[in-house]
Amino acid sequence: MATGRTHRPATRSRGIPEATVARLPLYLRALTALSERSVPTVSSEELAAAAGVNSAKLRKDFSYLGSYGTRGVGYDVEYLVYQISRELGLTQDWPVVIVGIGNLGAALANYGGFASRGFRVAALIDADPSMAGRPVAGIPVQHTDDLEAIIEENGVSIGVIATPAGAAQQVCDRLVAAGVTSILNFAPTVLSVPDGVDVRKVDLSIELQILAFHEQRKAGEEAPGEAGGDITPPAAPPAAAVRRRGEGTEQGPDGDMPAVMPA
Amino acid sequence: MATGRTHRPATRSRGIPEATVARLPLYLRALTALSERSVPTVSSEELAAAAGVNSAKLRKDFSYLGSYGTRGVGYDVEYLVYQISRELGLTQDWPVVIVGIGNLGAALANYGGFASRGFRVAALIDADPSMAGRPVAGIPVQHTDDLEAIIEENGVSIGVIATPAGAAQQVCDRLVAAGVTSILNFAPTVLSVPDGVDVRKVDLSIELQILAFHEQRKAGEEAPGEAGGDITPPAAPPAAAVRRRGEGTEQGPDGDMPAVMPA
DNA sequence: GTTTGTGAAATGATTCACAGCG
DNA sequence: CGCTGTGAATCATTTCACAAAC
Repeated sequence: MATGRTHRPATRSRGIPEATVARLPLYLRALTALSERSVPTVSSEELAAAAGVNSAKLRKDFSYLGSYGTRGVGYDVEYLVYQISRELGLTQDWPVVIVGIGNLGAALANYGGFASRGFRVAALIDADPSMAGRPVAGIPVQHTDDLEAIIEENGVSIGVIATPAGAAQQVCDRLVAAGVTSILNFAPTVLSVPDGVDVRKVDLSIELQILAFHEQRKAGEEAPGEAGGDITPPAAPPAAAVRRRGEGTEQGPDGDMPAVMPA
Repeated sequence: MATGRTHRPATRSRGIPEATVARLPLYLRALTALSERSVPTVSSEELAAAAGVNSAKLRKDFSYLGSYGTRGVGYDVEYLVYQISRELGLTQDWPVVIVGIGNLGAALANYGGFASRGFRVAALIDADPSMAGRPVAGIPVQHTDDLEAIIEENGVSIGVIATPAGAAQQVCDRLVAAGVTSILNFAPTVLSVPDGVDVRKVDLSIELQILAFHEQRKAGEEAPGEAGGDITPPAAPPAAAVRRRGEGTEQGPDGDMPAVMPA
């Protein structure tokens, strides 16, 4: 998932699969809810349902962490909350900075889900001098000029980039130079970072595009909600003819694909 | 990635792998940038670099769409933009509604990346009556009471949920009942939906947690930035002893894991 | 010569199914 | 009994490496 470099099996790694790591927060959320309702134990079946996965996967995931369940009974909720939190590093306090306090940055600053896990918004940073000092979510915005000092003073190793795309790489470079080694990128750009720095990206429009793909499939080939497509004009094909894979055998049912674009 | 149900190979499917679909928007973004700079062709190598993947993967991905390149030359940028857009369904106009106009909802409404692809924010909906009529991103907010009518009038099939967690399932149910078949969920809850409805989720705190996991690994076992962990008290272990997988052979270097929790 | 397109191999993730433990 | 933990089987994805096309 890291954007730029190779990314060894999992940063040195004792070997928890990435796919499992990505689900641990899900389990943790479900467990926290159970914990609040004072439920003492859960079966893999129940917990899996609450987390939206199937129970075999959940059990296999937990097996990478160790044997924390009791056969015939299930898992001790409190204990598992602790184990997963520890595995994810949430028993520590992680100061984060958010750079770019526009709509999205402000939303992030206000987002309750951070504080409730081990994250603390240590600073908000924006390039606009007129924002400096203005409080957002109770935290005064600071100017980009002080970025390096802020990182250092607060011992920040995780940075969130919520700037426009154009500024993202530059901000990223400064964060990295100042010592940040994990970046959550909301700007729609590919960031390049040196080895050892992790980048995860959240791209709102990408998620919608994936939905649109599936939506289109569902709809067969009818118009979705509004006027049919006249958006991009077909564009000239290259010299070569356009083929399709899979000769005569086993082809999809719907006869879409107009074979060759009209020049 | 859909949250609730089984999800056949890929909704009826002519067979583009999910992993490939998830990368198409990335390629599209890179191609759009090239197009704006009037670059006529790209090699798989160049495009892969711009999209942050490796070239073998990119070529394999494109091979699922058809043969759109020219050997010895590369890909025609405009043509490929069109083909990918079409494959993703972006040559159509997709009206979307955003429900929950808090900080995040407002950020989404203002997000430029939607309109530039085939998405159009058809309506903003919020449960707070005092927001009704107030324009956000130039679009007047409407009240939840009218949700069904709005969906129907606009032929909306994609909904974005940006409400608090507690309201999400209820909003989801109403969206689905009104005809929405794709949902992008920003609320930190597992939504359950009937078969045939796709859900994708974006959870800001989950991404941070995954970063924290890797960050912890990098740091060895030193304190990260601030005070060390005294957050969750260890919690009682269940009856059983705690094992670890992998007997004597091949074990990770760092001797963490205090074997058994102090009761 | 260059660069695509793709079988085949390698790796990774999920699911099955059941032995073993409480 | 019920439920976990996990090898083995299956399925998906990535990578390799090279023949075919320009």
